[in-house]
Amino acid sequence: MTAAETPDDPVDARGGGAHGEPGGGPADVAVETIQREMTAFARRARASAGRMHPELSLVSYTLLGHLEERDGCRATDLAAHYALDKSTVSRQVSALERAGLVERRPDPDDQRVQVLHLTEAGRQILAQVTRRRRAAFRERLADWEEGDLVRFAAYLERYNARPDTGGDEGAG
Amino acid sequence: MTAAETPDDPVDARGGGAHGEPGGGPADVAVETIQREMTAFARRARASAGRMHPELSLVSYTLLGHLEERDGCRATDLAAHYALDKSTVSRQVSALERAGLVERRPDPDDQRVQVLHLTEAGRQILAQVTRRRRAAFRERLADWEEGDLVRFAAYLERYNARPDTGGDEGAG
DNA sequence: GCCGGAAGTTGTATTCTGCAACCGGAGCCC
DNA sequence: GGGCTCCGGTTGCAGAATACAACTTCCGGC
Repeated sequence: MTAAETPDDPVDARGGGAHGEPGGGPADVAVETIQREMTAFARRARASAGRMHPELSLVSYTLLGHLEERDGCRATDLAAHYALDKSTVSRQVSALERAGLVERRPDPDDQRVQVLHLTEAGRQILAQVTRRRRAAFRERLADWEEGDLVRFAAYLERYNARPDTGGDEGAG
Repeated sequence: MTAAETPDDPVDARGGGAHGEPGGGPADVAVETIQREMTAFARRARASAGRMHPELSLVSYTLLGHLEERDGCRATDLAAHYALDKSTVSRQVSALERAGLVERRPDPDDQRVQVLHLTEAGRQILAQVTRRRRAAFRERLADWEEGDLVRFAAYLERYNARPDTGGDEGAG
């Protein structure tokens, strides 16, 4: 699934059998490639994440990152943003709270809501894991030109910018 | 985590606290963004995959795709390629075989090996799911210019082209 | 022929996740 | 105020995905 395995035409490389009909313009080819590569990426992602920082699951890391980014938010926001069930988020947050990485603050405007915030410990763990992850990425992207990095980042942002339509957009 | 939420500087936007040290050049910023967006993407990927084609999990879909691409391969190859434990692959393959989507053929050269192949049913299911996924991607990327699609696809291929370093490259 | 290694399978435990039911507060209409 | 509905969150329950380790069978080298 990885480019290394099908460095040639991303559409026809798949053997045609099941993948024959995508028109054929450059845009079609590109879309096909994007869907395939995003899928490949997503598949491998989780596999290696656990090995690198077992102390913080991928989900936990992501949630903590979100909390830092937003400087606190509600559990429901997290659920909606990551297309997770609210119960899943609830449990994750409980675990993070037990671990002392996040704290819940009541929302003065709405008694139902609890605003989640990183604790200092959470901030430190997050920073540590982030350093490690960033180092891995940096190494992987070491031979890229700056211009390509910037453009790639922009495309990813643009792709991810769209809200969850309920379909498979994230879709990998 | 999505661009829509932090359209500004991806490094400093995170609040500084835990993310202060990445130099600051455009390349650093881009790497930070890529790691963040890839992570976000991967997180959402699995979430939506199940909703789109419940009959074929993301892993199964990927494995089938690999089989079609390679026109058959060993279970061990799948495990190594996707950084999955061989036991996991074994069970996945068992399920796919029970479902009639793949078949095992003994390797004449090595009795230990079983070469996995798609069945016609497997090919059809794969084609169907692929169509659906492709449609979703196409819709999501509908308003992109052709040039951007092509460049984005190229970047993804380049990123994924690297072999698994054992780190967290897939990362998200 | 014997031993180490590779391919797969199976037992066991863990983790993640979703769905459904439920609780309590908020908002709204009468 | 009373009642209805919606929303944020929690908990019970069940299923799926995985990893790790022990075991079986087969291949190769010595």
